[in-house]
Amino acid sequence: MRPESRYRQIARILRREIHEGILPRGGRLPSEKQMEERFDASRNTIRLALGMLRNQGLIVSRPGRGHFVQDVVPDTFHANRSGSKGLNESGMAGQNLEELQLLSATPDIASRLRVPEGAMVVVRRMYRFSGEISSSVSAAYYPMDLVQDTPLMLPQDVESALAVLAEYGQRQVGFVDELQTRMPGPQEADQLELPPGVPVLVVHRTDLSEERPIRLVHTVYAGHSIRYQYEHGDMSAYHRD
Amino acid sequence: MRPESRYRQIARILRREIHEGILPRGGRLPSEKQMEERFDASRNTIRLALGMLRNQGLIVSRPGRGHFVQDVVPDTFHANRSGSKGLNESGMAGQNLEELQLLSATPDIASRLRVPEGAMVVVRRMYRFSGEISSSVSAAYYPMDLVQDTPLMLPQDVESALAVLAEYGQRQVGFVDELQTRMPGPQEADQLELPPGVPVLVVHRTDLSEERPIRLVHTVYAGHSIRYQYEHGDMSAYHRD
DNA sequence: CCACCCAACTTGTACCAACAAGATGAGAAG
DNA sequence: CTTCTCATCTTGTTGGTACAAGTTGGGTGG
Repeated sequence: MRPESRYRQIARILRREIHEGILPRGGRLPSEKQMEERFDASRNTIRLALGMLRNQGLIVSRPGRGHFVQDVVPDTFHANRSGSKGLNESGMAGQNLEELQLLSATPDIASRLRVPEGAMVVVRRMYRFSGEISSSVSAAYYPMDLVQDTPLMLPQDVESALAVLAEYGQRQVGFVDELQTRMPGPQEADQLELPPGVPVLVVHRTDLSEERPIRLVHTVYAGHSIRYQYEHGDMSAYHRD
Repeated sequence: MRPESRYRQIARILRREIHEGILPRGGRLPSEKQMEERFDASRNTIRLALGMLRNQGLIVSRPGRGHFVQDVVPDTFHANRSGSKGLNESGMAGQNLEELQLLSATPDIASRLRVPEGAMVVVRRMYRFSGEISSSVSAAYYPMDLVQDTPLMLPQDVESALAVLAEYGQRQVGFVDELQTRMPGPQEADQLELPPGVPVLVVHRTDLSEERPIRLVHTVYAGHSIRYQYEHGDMSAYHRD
């Protein structure tokens, strides 16, 4: 049995102090130099410990300022209330169309939309924000033949894309969600302004009419600011107070 | 505009080689000494780059062996097929009862089960594995008054807990799932044998009868080995081939 | 032929030094 | 009083060294 390494000990101690509230959320940790003395370890070792906590999403580090206890409370996303909207609370929420694009379906997109590989699809990229921070980026893929001659071909926001599709004869009657989690790539970390140690929640939603898939939405959420909620069956006992 | 730091450059180069398949999945990276020469950087800098990739879940490191490209393909969990089972494929899957315990409800558990804070609840902890690796750990919480005098009070596996509850008058008619992602704590990383850089998917499922919540299941999945799938509404267009 | 040991490789931990760069507040200058 | 500068504190980056510990394969000795 080998002893726990020094930096892991230090990380464990700090982790405990965070969980117990000795170091309050949003509060600043002692500087690295102060910790050198407190733990009688070199700065490198201290930084190894802090790096662990950072990669566990417990602290964020700001150059020149210090290390701070992470302090983000997640919003709840209600997956099966009202097809398009969802984020609640926290004023200043909204979403914007970022870009409209045409491309030919990759194997993954094609299989989900049930169109031939290489078929043309319309992509509408958007980002959603709540308050200051953007909380998700998403892309919606439509089979070209469905959206031809609809407002969805125009580079402007639409009230409800599903309502538009319904007007043109394809009403959404169900969906399949596929959820996955992983660490963000550098590009995603940048877009979502994610500090190290925060994973992303990836959601693939396939919207369906009675006949066929009509839309694929690929959304990447910042993991520390989202709770995804699903309801199934008879919920009366839950919402009763 | 400040230049990209050396170790980030190196990480970016290696990341690209991994994504392009130049470094195949499961394959071994050059040793740190070799990379020192290739990138003309100190071992410290190389290790910073490798640490980044490790914390992004792209590589795993084995002392004495080397650094390897991560190679795990996720299973799909079908959330609303058959109440209890779910994991498919990959032979040797199963689950075992780990521990049975009585405790008084914490505020969080109490509010989800709609019981008074401090009320007694029965906890059944279990782990699920597929093949060699354990893929999730979970704990099911039952209000004490529901499971008294049922097999769920006994420390042995039961075929279907929901079937037992139905026998005793509380049939499940719906559920609420709440999904969340975060980095694992050290204890979770240990139980699930998670390498650094792999987040967990946390699912709180509240099962409901027509009258009240009858069970709360808290499950922690290894993020790199799980896809959570959810279906809603009319799915015929999706399963039609 | 087999078992053991050890040299040589690997990554992990820990230390030191130095400089860069972001942030802040005190104090000088207007 | 207001504004600017700068000393000083902070974290970030990069270099170095040394030793510990896990792994492997070859060679030695039985």
